[in-house]
Amino acid sequence: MPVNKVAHRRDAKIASIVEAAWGLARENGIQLVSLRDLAKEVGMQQPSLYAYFDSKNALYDAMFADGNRQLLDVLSAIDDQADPRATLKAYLGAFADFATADPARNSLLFRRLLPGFEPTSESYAVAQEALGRVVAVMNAAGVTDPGDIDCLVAMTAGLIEAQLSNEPAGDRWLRHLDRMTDLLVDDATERNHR
Amino acid sequence: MPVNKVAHRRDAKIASIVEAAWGLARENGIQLVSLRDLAKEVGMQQPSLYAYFDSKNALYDAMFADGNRQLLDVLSAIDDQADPRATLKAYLGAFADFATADPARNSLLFRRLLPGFEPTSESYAVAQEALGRVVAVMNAAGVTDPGDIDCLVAMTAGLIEAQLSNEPAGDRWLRHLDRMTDLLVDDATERNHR
DNA sequence: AGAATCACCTATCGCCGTTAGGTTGTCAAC
DNA sequence: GTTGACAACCTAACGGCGATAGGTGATTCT
Repeated sequence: MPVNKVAHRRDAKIASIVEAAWGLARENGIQLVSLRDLAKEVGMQQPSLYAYFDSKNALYDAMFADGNRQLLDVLSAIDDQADPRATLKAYLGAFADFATADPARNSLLFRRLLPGFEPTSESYAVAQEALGRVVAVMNAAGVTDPGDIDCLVAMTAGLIEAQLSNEPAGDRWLRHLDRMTDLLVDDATERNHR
Repeated sequence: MPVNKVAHRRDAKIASIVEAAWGLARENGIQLVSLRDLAKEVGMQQPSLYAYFDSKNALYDAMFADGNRQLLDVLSAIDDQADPRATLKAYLGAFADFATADPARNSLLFRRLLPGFEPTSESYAVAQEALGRVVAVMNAAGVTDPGDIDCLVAMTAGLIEAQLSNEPAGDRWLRHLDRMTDLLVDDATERNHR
């Protein structure tokens, strides 16, 4: 039980750095977090960060995994309803609300980052697990075609951006997403009945 | 008529620099164009570029205006058809094809650029004019709500990304855009008949 | 012919991510 | 209780970036 004490302290430090990075990203946008600013925020010199992250991309990767883990928690808290269609809408709504909470989170989740950012396989797995939940619910509702899935995801992204920019069109967007969901689910249902 | 000769040469130079910048962007992505590389491409030292552009953002601005001007040409070449709905679809398809032609063009048109890029009012006006054409066609088809317009634009963006990443889902996307267009036009028609 | 200005140049700045290499404090092993 | 390993920092510096300062010949205008 007394797991390595040193390693535990290190993990806590890493977590606090990632949290600080999220704080800066929330204020300045994900792309504008400089390692020197981040170091100042956590009270160390900038090169010292390299004791915890091999590169700036590795830091982004940690943020990416962290954000997706939070998303996963949110999705896990949703109770599946009897109607798969209603469940799907609940998932998409929760996803949108999560990403709307701050623009940095949105751009990170959608990997609108510095050029060249590629998640490591571990953090990618977390993202895949989160996305997988949504896809599973889509599948349950009968939506299986990759193009259909992409479409719903992209429309959710559109909804998020509308909400983020406080457009009055936000409500309208929600309705469009709703209708597209119905359209695809109906399509699938019809296809299966034949 | 003999417009200033010096000014003309200067404009030609600016145009050639913008063209070279597009070339590099096409190869490396819009964000990875460094002024030093660009200068090498056009055969001068990097600071010399500042004789033509006040900043890197000003260069992006010129590219932005240039791209939108080309888009405008493409849109202008479309013959309006009798059915406003068909015309709208032709416009959206042409828009998608234009942006699909290269990723740099896509990210520039949608302003997925370096943080802080804001078009000047002049280049913004060009963009507005291009977008205005599309909006006008939408309006002619009865689609007037900003949320509806955003939705169609965003779905077109989704189609473009699917096409750019060569997803097999591209065809499916086209169909979704088609159906959403029908949905919105039908809605509008119905609304107007009441 | 002389003045203005254009079209470049070199040198340098400050910021960025990154690397090298040193110093101090903690902590387990003998 | 000393010793040695290693964690957790530090300072100094590198190369590349966008941007600025200031200079120099060639071209153009008067």
